[in-house]
Amino acid sequence: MLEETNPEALNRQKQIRRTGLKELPNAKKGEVVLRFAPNPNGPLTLGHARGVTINSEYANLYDGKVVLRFDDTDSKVKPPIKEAYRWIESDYEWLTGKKPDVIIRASERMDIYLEYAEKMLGEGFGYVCKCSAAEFKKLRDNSEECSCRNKTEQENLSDWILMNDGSLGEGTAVVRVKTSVNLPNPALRDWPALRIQHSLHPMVGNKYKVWPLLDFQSAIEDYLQGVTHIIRGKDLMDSTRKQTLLYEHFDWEYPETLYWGRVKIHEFGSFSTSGMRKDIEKGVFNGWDDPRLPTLRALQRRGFDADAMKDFWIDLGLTQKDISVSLQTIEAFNSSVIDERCERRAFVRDPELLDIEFIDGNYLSTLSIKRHPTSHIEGDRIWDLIDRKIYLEKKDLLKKEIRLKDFADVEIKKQKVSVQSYERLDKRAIVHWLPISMAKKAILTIPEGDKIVIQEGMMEDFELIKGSIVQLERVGYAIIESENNSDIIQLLWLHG
RNA sequence: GCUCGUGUAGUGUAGUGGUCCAUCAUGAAGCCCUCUCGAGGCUUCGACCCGGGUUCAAAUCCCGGCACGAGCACCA
Repeated sequence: MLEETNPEALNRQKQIRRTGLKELPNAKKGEVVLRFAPNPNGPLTLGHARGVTINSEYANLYDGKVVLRFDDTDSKVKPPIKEAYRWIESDYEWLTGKKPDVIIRASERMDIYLEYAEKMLGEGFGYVCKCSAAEFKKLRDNSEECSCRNKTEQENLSDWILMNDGSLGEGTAVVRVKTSVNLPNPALRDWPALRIQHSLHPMVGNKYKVWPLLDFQSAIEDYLQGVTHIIRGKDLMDSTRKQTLLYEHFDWEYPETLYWGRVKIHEFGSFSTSGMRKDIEKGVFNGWDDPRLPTLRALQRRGFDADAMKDFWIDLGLTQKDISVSLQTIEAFNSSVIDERCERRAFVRDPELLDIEFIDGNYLSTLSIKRHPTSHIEGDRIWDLIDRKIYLEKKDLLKKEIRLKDFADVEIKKQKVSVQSYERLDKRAIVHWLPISMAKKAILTIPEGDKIVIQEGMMEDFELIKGSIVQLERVGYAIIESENNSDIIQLLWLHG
């Protein structure tokens, strides 16, 4: 049957799994311009990481450019932080491994936006509206025009001057884009483009009295930068529609637009920069790099690898579904990247000191153990056994016969362990341990939700280099935070 | 309420009319290997929101439900 109707269906290839990002619609190699536009009111979070990764990856794929644009046109509700510009640039660079192709700040391009606003008023597709927000909402919800809508260009332009010279106070006037009050979607009806803000801006002070809103500023700037593809959250779908109406007025062509849905990480919930800022100010967290926080700098500090993060976001891809993923998934990506370059070290929590007794009174004075079990890293760790005292984890003492990893089968008797064989003779449990001469006190800090859990123990004192990630055998990965010859080793937990 | 969007295993994701009793990752369970509870290898578990329709054939197209999410700020 099938042979008659559709013969080629019979020898079609099995569909293969697409890897990497989907093709960008209407994209020509070498001509793609993308943008990533954060508000500089804090450093980048895991949520931003998606935008950074997807945009820069598409730029790579199409030999395109990424514009990093600081959307800092609100100094009141989400005031910019002066340092955040720098933070974001460095977070971006950490994650992508390179600088953005273009960096601009909306606040330094204000003259341009105001010029376009004036043009809009002069050409009659915008107007200065003096209704209160509440009044306008009421009119808009009933598809009614407000009386400001039919002012002449001259009247609008003179009101515009009053807005700009500071004669009109905050909240008394707003510039609207004329669309139509009959649009089915109320959000699009004569939407506000610029409003008055007299508050001080951290970068340009009180130079401007009128500031554009996101939809206006972003629309103008995307045009000016020649942005060909906008990739944004789907919560901004109405922005696309508003901006498209503005582009029609200016007779410009709107970029291709793609959307992603909302991402939550089980362990963190959603990412609110302003929320974190408050908590840091209140002292709930110690700073933007507090290991409990989902900021990129906190993740970087803990030892997450930028390439692993990138792999993770590309694997999630670009879908409009709202998703909630587990940190475990990111950790799995991270482990696969870092494992082969992490040396092993012993860390004995809840340590118990015991005497060790060798066979026939003979004893070994040193022991060589691989830095990495599959020799991704050459060389050995040398352990000194001369003192004949070792640390074991209390819970491992419950078993009576265990094997000290990389050393010997032993029997546990009260405060003593005695070697039965250096060869491995049976399948007894293998535990990690530490000779006293190699042990240094260590504190492992584990972020757990909103809390910090501290575990004390004895750490293998062998080439502990600040900033390096080690795998604590039978425990998990951690980063060394203390200086190289500290008396107490500070470890920060990464993951299992 | 209005407007918009999304529904594939526990969690993500591939797949846009046939070879799909549906891909891959992660997860869980188990096994092998390894002197780590790590790495590697293998096995198993587990999904097309529901109901109609179109068609020889539907995860895929159409209609209707339902569920979830977002926008309806002089925030971004």
